[in-house]
Amino acid sequence: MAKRSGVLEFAVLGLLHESPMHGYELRKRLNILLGSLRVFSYGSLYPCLKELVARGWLVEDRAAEPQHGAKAAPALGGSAAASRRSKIVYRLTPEGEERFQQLLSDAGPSAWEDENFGVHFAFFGRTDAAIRLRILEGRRSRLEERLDLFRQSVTRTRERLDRYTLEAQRHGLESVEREVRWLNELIQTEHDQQVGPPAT
Amino acid sequence: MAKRSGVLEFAVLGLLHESPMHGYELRKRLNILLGSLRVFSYGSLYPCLKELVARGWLVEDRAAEPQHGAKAAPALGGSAAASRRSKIVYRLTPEGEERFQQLLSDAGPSAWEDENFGVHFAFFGRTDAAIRLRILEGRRSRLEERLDLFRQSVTRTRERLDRYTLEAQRHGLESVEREVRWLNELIQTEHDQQVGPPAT
DNA sequence: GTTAGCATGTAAGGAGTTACATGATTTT
DNA sequence: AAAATCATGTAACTCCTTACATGCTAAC
Repeated sequence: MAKRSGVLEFAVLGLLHESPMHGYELRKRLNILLGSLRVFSYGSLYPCLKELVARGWLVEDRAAEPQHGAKAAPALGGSAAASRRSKIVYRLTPEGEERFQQLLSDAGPSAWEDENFGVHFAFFGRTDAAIRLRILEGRRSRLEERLDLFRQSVTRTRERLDRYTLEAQRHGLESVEREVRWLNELIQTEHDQQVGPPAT
Repeated sequence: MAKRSGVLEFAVLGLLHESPMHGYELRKRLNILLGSLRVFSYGSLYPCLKELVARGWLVEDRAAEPQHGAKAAPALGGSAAASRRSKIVYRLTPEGEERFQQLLSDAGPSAWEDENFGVHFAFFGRTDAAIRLRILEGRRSRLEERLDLFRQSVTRTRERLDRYTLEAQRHGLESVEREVRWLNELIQTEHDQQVGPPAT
């Protein structure tokens, strides 16, 4: 039964919201979408798909037609080369669509945690502007809290800690600072767009 | 039973290798050591400690003495303020020490995977120079592979992909490139030290 | 005398991975 | 006809989290 909430579910709904797909292809697109943030194996994808079907958010199209002589359209691997064999194509139901919209509109704390921020961001193109802003700002505060904690612990523990531990901390700190600057730029851009993009 | 291998075990052994400690303090030091890479809860720490004891790598010192009027040495929270109450102090056995050395000398692929690299690096101060170099170089190749895959998928999928997906990919790519540069510096430093630190 | 922080634990479960098992189709 | 790659799946297991339960002690 396993809840299967979280990243994988969201990402699957989002990709199928673009267009129906079968599992194998879905996995590849998933790993492009989340670019190295996360790599999912089939062992988690297929059970997840089954459960999303069980919940009524997806339906399976078992295209059982081109089984014997289906060399008709090799179609050079482009975007619409989908009809090759009896594979299971999944697509969103209206309930699935609704669920995806609901996930998109979630601007609660979980949306800016490490595990989830990436997926939410990946679907910002389909996210309401106000929600986008809240998530970006939430993420920024989250990182700033982390910076504070970090600096506290540095001033408290200094002295000991060898070269490498210090180096790791320095690099970690800079990574977080860098992400904060990135978020600042994104937030600025969002504001600029709210005021109005180059009219006239 | 649960194997409890991996990061937590390694980090616990390493910290207790420095000095004996009880669980609560261990967790704090753990979260400083791994600085935001990872936060462990008590729900994983205590069971882990128990299992390390069961394997003979740790022993518990149940200091059952200062129970009633032990206000003797408040000792201003410094490094040696350890004797407050009947808490369980864990320390490494010779077998635990051996196990830690074994983990330190592991320069196999798992040492440079995302999950493990951080801990290995944190203990570089007690790691053999040759091992350090192999791990750093392994990590760098790992990241370079990732960059290649990434660039391939970019040239293959271009066109579609909205602003935000592209932005996420760009930021991700830059993060990885930045880590590669960091590794290059570290590797350079290691080489310089092998040749000989500022003698005279 | 009550909150806040120190300190230790357990049960249930979530979110995945690994390794395995299978078979169709395309490429060489 | 062999090898590669596409495609789908399952069982067992890992490693960790959440929520709960408990009690001590220091500070206000």
